[in-house]
Amino acid sequence: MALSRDQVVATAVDLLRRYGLGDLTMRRLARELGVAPGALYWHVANKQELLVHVADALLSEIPPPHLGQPPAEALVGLAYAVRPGATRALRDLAGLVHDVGVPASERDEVAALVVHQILGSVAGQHNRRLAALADPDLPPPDAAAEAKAFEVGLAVILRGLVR
Amino acid sequence: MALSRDQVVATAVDLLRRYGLGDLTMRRLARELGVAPGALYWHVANKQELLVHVADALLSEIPPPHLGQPPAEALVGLAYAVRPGATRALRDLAGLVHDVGVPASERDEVAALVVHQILGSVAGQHNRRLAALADPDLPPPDAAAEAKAFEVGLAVILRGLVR
DNA sequence: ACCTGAACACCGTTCAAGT
DNA sequence: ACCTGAACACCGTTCAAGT
Repeated sequence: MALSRDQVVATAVDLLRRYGLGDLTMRRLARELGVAPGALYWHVANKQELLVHVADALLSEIPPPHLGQPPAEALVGLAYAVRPGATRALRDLAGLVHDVGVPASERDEVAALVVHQILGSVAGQHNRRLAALADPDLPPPDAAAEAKAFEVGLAVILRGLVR
Repeated sequence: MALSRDQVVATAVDLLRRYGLGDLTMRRLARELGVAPGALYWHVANKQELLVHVADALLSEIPPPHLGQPPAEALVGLAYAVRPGATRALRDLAGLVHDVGVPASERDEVAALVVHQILGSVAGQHNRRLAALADPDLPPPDAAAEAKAFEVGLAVILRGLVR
């Protein structure tokens, strides 16, 4: 039966989780799917687009933050969902904002801004959920900066997976 | 005359600045130096070590923070030194900590911790200057996490240079 | 001590041709 | 519509052999 893009992306996520970013290559992915490398390019324009879909898939696994949940905790949830144990840095950062004694009226905003600044441009227009965590009144980052930041932001999210 | 490691690193920095991270390959670097690719491996163990030295070179260009300079401003200096105009995200982050109304007694600590969290593991044991910006009482990140974080941290610093 | 030449085992991407 | 086979232009790294 024919391959689907969802299948390609799911296998990519699996490869990423099992062997790390260094083994997430188009050729390795094709091998894993029992298909020629060129076949992938029917379902996905290029590797960069594949990574966008991988990031999207990772984000979609995160339960939506329930009402009133502080962004700092939502961040921890996000990081934890990617891989347990890979989240020390992110948790420390969120905890830091939470614990330092920022007035309650500003704490969520600070956390949201920090999260937004670090992760906000991840996955470009696909990160609706993350965007919702951050301040909705923030001016959206311009498209060029967003594109450039994608690889970096993704790397931050996936840092625990990098071998 | 014989190549030196300093020469290799300097050319790598130049390549990085002119064409971005994507063009900083061992082969391209060798070509730029008029030398065979294998020659580089006399001066540097592998590409990862080269990147450590590149990061070190970038950090060494930054003037040491003068006494009493808030870490947030030191961060801006760091980011700006890498490349003017590539620093919006970092500057926003620093400014955020600075402006949000964190009590003066805690502001520097917050900024230092944020900086430390994001950049603190860059360049491993080479980042003495950066480490000095962060809280000296912080437990040093373990070596494995540090190694894993290097690539990511470097990418954050160099985000403006990535094509 | 320092470098070349040549190889090894990979990459991402394209594209005619097949079904 | 979907995929193969084969190619193109690259990678990082190693290592005998040269000087």
